[in-house]
Amino acid sequence: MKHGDVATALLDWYDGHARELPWRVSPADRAAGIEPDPYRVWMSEIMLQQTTVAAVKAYFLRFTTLWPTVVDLADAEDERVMGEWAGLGYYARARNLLKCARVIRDEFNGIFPRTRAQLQALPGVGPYTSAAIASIAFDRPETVVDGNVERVVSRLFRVETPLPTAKGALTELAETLTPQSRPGDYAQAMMDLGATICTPKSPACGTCPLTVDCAARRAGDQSRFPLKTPKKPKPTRHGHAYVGRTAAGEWVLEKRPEKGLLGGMMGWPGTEWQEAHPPEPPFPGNWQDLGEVRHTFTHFHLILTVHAASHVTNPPKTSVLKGNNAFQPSDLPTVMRKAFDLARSSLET
DNA sequence: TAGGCGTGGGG
DNA sequence: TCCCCAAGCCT
Repeated sequence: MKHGDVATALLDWYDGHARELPWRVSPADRAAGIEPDPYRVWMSEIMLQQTTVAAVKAYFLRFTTLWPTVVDLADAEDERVMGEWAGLGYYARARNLLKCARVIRDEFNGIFPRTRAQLQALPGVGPYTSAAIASIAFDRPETVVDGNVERVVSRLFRVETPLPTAKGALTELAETLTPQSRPGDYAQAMMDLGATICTPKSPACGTCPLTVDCAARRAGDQSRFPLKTPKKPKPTRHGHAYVGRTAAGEWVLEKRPEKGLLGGMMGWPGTEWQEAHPPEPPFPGNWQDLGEVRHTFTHFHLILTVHAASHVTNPPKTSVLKGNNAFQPSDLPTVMRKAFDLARSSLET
């Protein structure tokens, strides 16, 4: 295989098939000299970590409208940003987003650094994201390796080693393909190819610009790749949540600890999520058992029994009481919003 | 280094 | 219904 031909074929394909995305400068615009805004590239890459394009679009537009520059974001209040992130998942990303914005403001004069090493030193920016920003925003010849690239390269070279062991080898193979010309467009082309043609199941090899280069396609077993080591089964945990209001109509919430699951987000008081489930209400009230909510996290299934009370007394001092005006269900992580949705009919006035 | 860390959509 | 997974990072 002539590696230079792969990059050329992929870039030619990208010029005619690039997806239009809110954070993207099209290949035509880039050829005309328009450069991407590093802030928007960074924002999109953080949001896209382990998250689908469809889910990210609305959040990206909302964030960049509310905070058009990195300094605007750095000046925002933590709770406001966490509330806007609610529903997108992986909340450590939002905490690191704010940390990073403040580093850029305070240590870099509001200007994103351009080298991969400097970028990777920023909070929430790892090997993939640093390469993505360096290549896409600054057109530096860095090699991005995400799930798409792993799949494309493992098929091109028919790599028999399973992931995650194969990560290093796949990275080296990917580096041999990265061109010196148009590396930013090339990185985005690889990910578009993986997202639209070289998909996990039934890839569209008939319309792929790299078919003649693809070893797996030649062998006819492209759907076997990438190989993956089997995953461990997810345990099921149980818990109880208590959606209560005071006589004055205030919702009794709590702010979760900064670290760990749903860190820094608002939620309902309740038990630990474990095997044991002795349902002792955290404070007095006319509690009613409303049934179950089911939710699956990355590493466990949760069955949450939801209780509601319209008149609670003596909520703990650590509670956060919010009147109807201040309480926004959209600020809650999804599992907490599910509990609210189950309780709302019996609690709204 | 392997496990923790969300969510919603598709097959 | 269930499993897979989607532009990973941190510890």
